[in-house]
Amino acid sequence: MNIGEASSASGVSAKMIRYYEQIGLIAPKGRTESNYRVYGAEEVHVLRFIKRARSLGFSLEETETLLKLWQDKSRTSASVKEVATTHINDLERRIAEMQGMVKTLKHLSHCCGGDHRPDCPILDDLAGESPAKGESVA
Amino acid sequence: MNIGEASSASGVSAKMIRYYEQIGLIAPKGRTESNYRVYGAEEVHVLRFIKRARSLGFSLEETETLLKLWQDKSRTSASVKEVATTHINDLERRIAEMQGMVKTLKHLSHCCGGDHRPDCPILDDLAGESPAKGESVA
DNA sequence: TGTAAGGCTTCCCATCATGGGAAGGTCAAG
DNA sequence: CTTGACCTTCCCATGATGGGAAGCCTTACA
Repeated sequence: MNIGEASSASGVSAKMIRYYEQIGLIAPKGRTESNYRVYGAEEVHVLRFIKRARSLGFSLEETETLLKLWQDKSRTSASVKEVATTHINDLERRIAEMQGMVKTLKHLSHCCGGDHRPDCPILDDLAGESPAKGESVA
Repeated sequence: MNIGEASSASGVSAKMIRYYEQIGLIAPKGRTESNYRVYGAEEVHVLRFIKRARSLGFSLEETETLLKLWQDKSRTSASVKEVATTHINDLERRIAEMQGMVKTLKHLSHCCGGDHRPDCPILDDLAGESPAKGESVA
């Protein structure tokens, strides 16, 4: 299987497959005489694993950890769960951060006429004037 | 005021102040004979504006737009509100995306023993096996 | 069998916002 | 006058991805 076929089979772009190889995540089974990368079902499975992990927001570093755990038959499920839990906490922290921004922005937007006049509480807040009555969350 | 003082006064690092200058966001009032950047209260105000906009999640490009609107006394509040609304929608989309990840991850974590055994629904999901009973959101 | 299209290779560059650090000039205090 | 703290510019790194060029290879078709 060429890199193009491995790409369609896994949903990972050829560009990314080469990059993952470069950072040591996944190597092709070998090369043809003409230096083409060759992949098998095994490699495609790994690529799908990576893709799924990425879609759940894991970084490539975390994905590498998970990949190693997956391939280590003597892992403990506790070690996997720990990676997941840390990631969940990270996501929740970032969600809370963004929700704070949304809350502030919605308040400011609500207070903004949104008409032809120049007066704008949003700009006033950014400029540090009339600090939106304690609604400045972020 | 030197860049260091402008930095403490605004909360923006000297490194970033120089970068903002490079991309055309904010220029120093001038330079001393020895080529040091010189800032005044006006510039610090702009830096604070930028910092506040960044803390609300606006990109530097959006921040530039807001900055121009702020300085344009003939702007309409509608134009400002539009920038804010677009950003709110963007934030909410990203929040929803991450919440989907969290939902899936929590389900998988809940199903994972987290003990000394190797069996792990989290890895199974990533590997594409036992697709977590329709909980695969992301 | 020749050729054209398309796939593969490597290499470099860009993104976005930020920080690190080196090499060298400047200023202020002791 | 020296020392330390500041400033200058320049280059590099991050994380994950895409774009594109130059050149080789393969396949399909005439």
